[in-house]
Amino acid sequence: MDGPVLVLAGAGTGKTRVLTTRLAHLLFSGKASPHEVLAVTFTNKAAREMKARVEAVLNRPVESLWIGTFHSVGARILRIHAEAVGLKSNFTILNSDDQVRLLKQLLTAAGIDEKRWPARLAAAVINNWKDRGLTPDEVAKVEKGGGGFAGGKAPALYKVYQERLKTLNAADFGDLLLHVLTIFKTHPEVLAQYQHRLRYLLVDEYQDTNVSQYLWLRLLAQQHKNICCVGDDDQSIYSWRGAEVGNILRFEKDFPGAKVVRLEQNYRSTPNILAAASALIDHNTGRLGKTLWTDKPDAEKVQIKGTWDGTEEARMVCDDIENAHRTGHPLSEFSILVRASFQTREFEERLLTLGIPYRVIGGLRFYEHREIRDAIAYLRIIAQPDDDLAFERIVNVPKRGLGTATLQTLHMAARSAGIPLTLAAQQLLQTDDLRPAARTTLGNLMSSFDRWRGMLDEMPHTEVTELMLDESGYTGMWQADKAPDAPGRLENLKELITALEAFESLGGFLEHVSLVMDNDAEAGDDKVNLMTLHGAKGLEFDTVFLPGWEEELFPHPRALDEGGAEALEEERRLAHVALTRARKWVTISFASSRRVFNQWRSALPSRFIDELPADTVEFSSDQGVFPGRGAGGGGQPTFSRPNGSDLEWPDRKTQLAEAVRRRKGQDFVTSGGLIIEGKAKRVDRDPAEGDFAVGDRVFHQKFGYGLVATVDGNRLHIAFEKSGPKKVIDSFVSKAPKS
DNA sequence: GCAAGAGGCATTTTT
DNA sequence: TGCCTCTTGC
Repeated sequence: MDGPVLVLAGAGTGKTRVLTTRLAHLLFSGKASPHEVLAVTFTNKAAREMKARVEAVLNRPVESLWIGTFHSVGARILRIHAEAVGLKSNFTILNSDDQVRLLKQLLTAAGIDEKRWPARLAAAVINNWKDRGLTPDEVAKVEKGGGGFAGGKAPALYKVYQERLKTLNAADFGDLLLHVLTIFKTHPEVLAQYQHRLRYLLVDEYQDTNVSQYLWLRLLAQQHKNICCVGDDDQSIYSWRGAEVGNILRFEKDFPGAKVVRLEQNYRSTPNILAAASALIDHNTGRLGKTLWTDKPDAEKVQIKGTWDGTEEARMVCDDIENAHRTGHPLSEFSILVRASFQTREFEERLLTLGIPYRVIGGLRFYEHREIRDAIAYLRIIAQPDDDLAFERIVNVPKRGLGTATLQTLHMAARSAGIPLTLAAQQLLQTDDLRPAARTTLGNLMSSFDRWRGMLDEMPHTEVTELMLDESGYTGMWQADKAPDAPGRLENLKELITALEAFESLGGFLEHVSLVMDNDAEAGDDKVNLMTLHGAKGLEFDTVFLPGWEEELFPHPRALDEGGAEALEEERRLAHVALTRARKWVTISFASSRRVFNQWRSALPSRFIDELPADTVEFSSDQGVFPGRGAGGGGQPTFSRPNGSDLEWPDRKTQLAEAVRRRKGQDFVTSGGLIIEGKAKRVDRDPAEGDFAVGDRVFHQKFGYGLVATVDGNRLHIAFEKSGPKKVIDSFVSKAPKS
């Protein structure tokens, strides 16, 4: 059990079991007591599960055991030593939304054009530095060009941002790690204390740790060197968030004498699924290399289905689910995994129509509803008066006449004195800089805050919350609202109170809200699971549907633009993760045209489909999807491959080449006009729109406005006003008003 | 100060 | 399509 260990565990090889068993054994054998062990996981859910499993094995609760995400553990340590980095221990944890809003203010203050350099991007740049463990000072040393943001202003912005966070007594996600790292570096005695205490470290999903997490672990493990990391380089899918596969690759170097264990027997999937997944990932270079095997009996092949469009695809998937459900398969054993979250919509619509219950994991989360965030802002204010972002959010919600003018005065006062808004408000109230009406209202609000804050000592926090929401007029605001969703919001507020009950203190609750964003309250219900591929990590289902395997969607063009060949490999790992989620059945699908932003665009099957071995898959497709040469619907589906030969739809190579060319031309959004030649099907335009006639004025997403010159079936000759005459398939234009 | 309407814009993945 | 921001008119 002692010494550094790296467990390379392929998908479905039972890596969680390894960790829990090891953990349980450590405790059971008495090698370590619960508080001497730290187990870090990637998600809160994984942490909860691991804890539950350990408790089940030991048959007793283990309260003092440290299991959590890097962020929650970081938060815990940081609360204890907050002063060391200039924070108070009740600091607020900002979510990415708060972060962006704050940066927006700073950008405006710095005179940086927010249109050109969006706050979102600034946040990404800063987060990236934090992921790499770089403080503002270190960034100044490392980044000569300043990261290219706003002509090199990013490092300065980063510095200002950090100072601002300090004033606000707040920390963002990155800080939870970075600050702790700083404390470890600057306060050796603190580090020593943790090094000494934590005799065993266990790390899950090691392939997804970023530099700052890595540095963290390395520091903590120095004393006892009992670190056990479990990971799979083939499942590294978070490089965009700063994860470094390199961490796993250099483990042996960092921890001399490390034992490396490979787990290669897969207990989850059927041989076909496994073979498909393995062949796919084999296209990647620079792997540590594992050969997954299974002794499960052979079963059905991986289904690959082509459909005409996204709607059809959703129908196919959901109908399949409905049928299988009728034959006794529980809904919770189905999952639909998509590349990007917006893709869930079509499936949701279809499932709603069929009346099949579903849940979107990682979708719109409870704590992201407006009314919940408002309510939480109130709570944040009374928990931590310096929280300007919370203050701004609700200072005029419900409307109480404190508009932009008042707020501006407040801001100026706060900024010139370098103090939080609430403090500035107190001071302003002593002057007559504010209009009398505003002054009274603001004064009332401020004393209300004080009053509610005082109540926290006298009554349960749930009651304070209820009282506060009533007295502030917040509940009343929604009661008076006649919008159809208002009752639902009131319901949510009630649910919030219920959620609060589970916590001892307001502070504990707020911590939970900021760190535990997942909602699996209803995880037990029998529902179809809908989520992104990233969200599916660590999960498994009997049946997995993988829609949208198309070029321009998966692999995702954005990823390729940013990361090139490496990103393609990461996309491929994502595909590998996707396939290996399934125990028994996988259906991959693609649509030949898809509506994106209300605009039709045709698509090609993903290159990843090409990479699946022919003998592990089975094709079928709608009539006319990828027909033979030429438009007009003449060909027959070449997509079914009766004898399992290699894929050979006509011009596949040219089509792919074309797709690549288009991408290089930075042209992909308006791909419409270019590759429609091979496409026969008319996309369903609004039937009421009718057919086009000569002389109609039409609009094309790429070519602009034009007049129809001739009509030949679905092919139109159009004289475009800007782009000249062109031949276009009618589905790519819409009728436009006469000029 | 506020509400409604118009216009512009974007959409990868998340602790 | 739907969200967010800006403008306009009261």
